[in-house]
Amino acid sequence: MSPQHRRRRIPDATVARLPVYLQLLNERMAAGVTNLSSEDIAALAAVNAAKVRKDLSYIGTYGTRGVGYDVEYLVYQISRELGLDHEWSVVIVGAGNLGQALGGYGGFNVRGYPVAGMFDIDETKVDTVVGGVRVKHLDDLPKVVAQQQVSIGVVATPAEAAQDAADRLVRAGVTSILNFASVVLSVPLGVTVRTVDLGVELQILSYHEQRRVAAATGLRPVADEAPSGRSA
Amino acid sequence: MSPQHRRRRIPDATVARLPVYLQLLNERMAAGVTNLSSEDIAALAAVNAAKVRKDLSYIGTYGTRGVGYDVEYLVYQISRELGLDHEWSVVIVGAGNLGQALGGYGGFNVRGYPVAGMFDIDETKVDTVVGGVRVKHLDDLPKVVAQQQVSIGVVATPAEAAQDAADRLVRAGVTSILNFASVVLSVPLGVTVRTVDLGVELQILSYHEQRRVAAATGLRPVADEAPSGRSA
DNA sequence: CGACGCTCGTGCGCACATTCACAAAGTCGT
DNA sequence: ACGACTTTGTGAATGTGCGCACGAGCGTCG
Ligand SMILES: NC(=O)c1ccc[n+]([C@@H]2O[C@H](COP(=O)([O-])OP(=O)(O)OC[C@H]3O[C@@H](n4cnc5c(N)ncnc54)[C@H](O)[C@@H]3O)[C@@H](O)[C@H]2O)c1
Ligand SMILES: NC(=O)c1ccc[n+]([C@@H]2O[C@H](COP(=O)([O-])OP(=O)(O)OC[C@H]3O[C@@H](n4cnc5c(N)ncnc54)[C@H](O)[C@@H]3O)[C@@H](O)[C@H]2O)c1
Repeated sequence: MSPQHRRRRIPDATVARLPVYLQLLNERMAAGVTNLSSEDIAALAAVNAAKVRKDLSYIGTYGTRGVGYDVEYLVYQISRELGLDHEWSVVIVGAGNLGQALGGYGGFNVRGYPVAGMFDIDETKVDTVVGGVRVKHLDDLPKVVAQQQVSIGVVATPAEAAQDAADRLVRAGVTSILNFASVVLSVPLGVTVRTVDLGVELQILSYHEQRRVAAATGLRPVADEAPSGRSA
Repeated sequence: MSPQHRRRRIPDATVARLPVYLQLLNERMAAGVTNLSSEDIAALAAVNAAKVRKDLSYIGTYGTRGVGYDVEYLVYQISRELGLDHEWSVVIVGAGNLGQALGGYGGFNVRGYPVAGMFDIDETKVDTVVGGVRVKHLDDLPKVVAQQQVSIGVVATPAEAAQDAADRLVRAGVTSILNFASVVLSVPLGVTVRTVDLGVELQILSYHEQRRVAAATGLRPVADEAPSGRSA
């Protein structure tokens, strides 16, 4: 493909860690810390220091040898790289149990993802107010997405309705979807989907629990550790 | 019980996909399907067919050449491998916005993770009933964990309290933690932590959105697609 | 009952990710 | 101004995961 000036592509694994660094840098900054070494950051993020340096090197060389990284500047650079220099409006589809928790969750606004609208098909849910946002009928989705320039949609419907919800979001113009339903969504190329499935998470945990039990039962001298989540 | 089957270590990437296969196999089984090829499963899971076969090969050779996989048998085998042949009680720490949504969520019981207790420090939350479970004071955590053989804990407290909650869970004997707070938890070796951070997910999405915008602006000849979540 | 077609299981090479290890580049004290 | 010390940035080594491609086995049909 295009050889040279192709914008340094940041590896997926790194993209997934940058928000974690950002979070903890913000936290330290709030605590008055102005400088941190890769070693410090690594300790806080429970990862290898070399990994931290390599990750940060993808977005530029903002460290100072012998000193470390200026926290404020680094926060700025990571934020910019993640596209946090402006707000991204989101819409939430499904105003049930989870949808209401999400709508009432302050974190969206704080982090720069204002909730532009919540949608449901259940008439009893429509026009209720959740977290200061009035629930609208799903049919109003296209209008809101267009008017408010929404590019991120959250799917919080039952699994059976999730694909329909995703289809509507895509049709309305949304190009990123955060899906909480236990289904694999099918979307056209060019649309990014991330699924957060509680059941999957629990099953991954119970897999490890099960191994642990098997090991303890003395069947095998298993000794490995630190799987997918973080340990320390 | 555990078969004499020499238990190889299953790659993390595979462990993370098995629950997805399981979910969709259950769904197809409910629809009356008795047999599926790796190609079929791959289409449903939006992954490569060879990957499906390799994943399944880690848990045994349960397919039939020329035919495919018997859905029911495969469901049984995956379930066994994930430790779903018995129930895993969970406790939820933090009965706020999210904790209540989780407590009221039927999915826990359905999937074999009965909620053995919900805990909070806020006296106004204690003794309220969420999803049929009475919220108890955090001080009662050790007793419940011990009595009900709980090995999985869910952290749904504010970020500031999450480390404390994790410490208490670990001290009580919990060895797997599902963390919803935006912090990197520090736990002793031998304890598995998985963090689900809404902010991280949104930031990963906005990173991709941002690239997309940059690409559209014609500044860079970016052409790649299908990042970390699933597309199709 | 043998040939054929289908699909599994897996060896192999490639790409991506992680970690090590060290020169380069800075700071700090004298 | 210089040497001792610290910490970055990155090549190279190692580890992990992915997907092609193909042999092996099973079922079917003539
Ligand atoms: N509640 C939780 O704590 C929790 C946790 C993890 C995952 N989830 C998942 O999140 C999803 C929602 O869970 P919930 O507990 O909020 O369920 P819920 O039944 O309480 O809410 C679902 C809402 O979606 C609405 N809905 C149904 N079909 C729709 C459609 N086609 N378009 C728009 N809205 C529609 C319903 O009217 C309802 O208000 C489920 O897939 C569930 O598995 C929930
Ligand atoms: N609400 C959401 O939709 C949502 C979504 C994603 C992530 N989260 C995260 O989940 C966590 C909880 O969010 P929330 O909206 O439920 O907050 P919340 O404030 O509604 O609830 C927090 C609860 O934790 C309790 N608590 C505080 N300190 C505690 C302690 N030391 N031990 C036990 N309980 C304690 C509080 O009394 C309160 O009931 C936060 O970290 C948040 O970032 C929430």
